[in-house]
Amino acid sequence: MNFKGNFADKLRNSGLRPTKQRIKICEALFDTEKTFHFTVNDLSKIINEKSNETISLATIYNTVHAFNKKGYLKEITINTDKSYFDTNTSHHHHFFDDKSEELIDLSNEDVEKIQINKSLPGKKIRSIEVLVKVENE
Amino acid sequence: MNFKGNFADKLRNSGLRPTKQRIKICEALFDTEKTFHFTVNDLSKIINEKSNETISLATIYNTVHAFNKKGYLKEITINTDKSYFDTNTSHHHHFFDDKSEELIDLSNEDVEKIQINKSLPGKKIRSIEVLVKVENE
DNA sequence: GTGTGTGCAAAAGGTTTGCAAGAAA
DNA sequence: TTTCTTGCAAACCTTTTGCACACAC
Repeated sequence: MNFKGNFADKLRNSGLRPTKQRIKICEALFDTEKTFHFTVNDLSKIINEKSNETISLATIYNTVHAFNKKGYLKEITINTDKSYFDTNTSHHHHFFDDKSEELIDLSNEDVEKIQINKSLPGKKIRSIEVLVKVENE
Repeated sequence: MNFKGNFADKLRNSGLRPTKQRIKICEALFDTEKTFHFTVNDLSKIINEKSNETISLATIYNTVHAFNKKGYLKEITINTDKSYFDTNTSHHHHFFDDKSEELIDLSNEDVEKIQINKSLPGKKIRSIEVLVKVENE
């Protein structure tokens, strides 16, 4: 899903009403060249610091979850105290530095094909996620 | 580190005073054939439900963190609302079913060697963790 | 005795919820 | 006018903290 351009239509087509708040959140998330990682709190700051029409935290949570469910955002699998989301929804992996909480993309092409030689009866694989933990040399 | 047997000595040798509470926690964690996954809250229930000498949550948190730091436990990398620990500290991976919150071991041998064709300047790799997300067929 | 460890209650931090008011369809 | 969305405050849950008391050495 290319999210640039007419956010109102895109939202409507996804079954989400294009409210002022949602469009503003879309702009913050998708109106940029680069993809990025964020927490809900980060996003709230980005949006509310440079505006006097603030959006409540609850609404940002709502919207981020809605976008995540629709696949416009992806939650990143790391165990920190908060949830990180990624505007890059393509299949890729991450480097993570615990200490600095730095999170860096690792493209799928930079990881040699992963072969899992075990299967679970009655279950199928939905995704394989690699987290490369790094530290300063 | 083989943790079975004389917990008091093992603790002392690690620089941890062998208190009644810590020994009890050791028994709950390491006095079993199988390794297992747990949250601090799980562990608290396991220990306190079948005993009238309960151990406070704070102490369990303390001890689990101490054991984790010493390498007797390993924290599992998944993004849920709580932290999961593993009494299996060998290098291995996991299957995870979001829906049921089931967490199943995936031995290192069952994953073909992972090759990362990218490096970060000034950083070195500490570990590579694979999480295979599964769902019902 | 000294230095650690424990336990309680309170606090913190992220996230969710209930509900009344508001906006989109 | 019906349904969805917002925003606030309160609630929730996991985790951390401060501090007095207790225990290991």
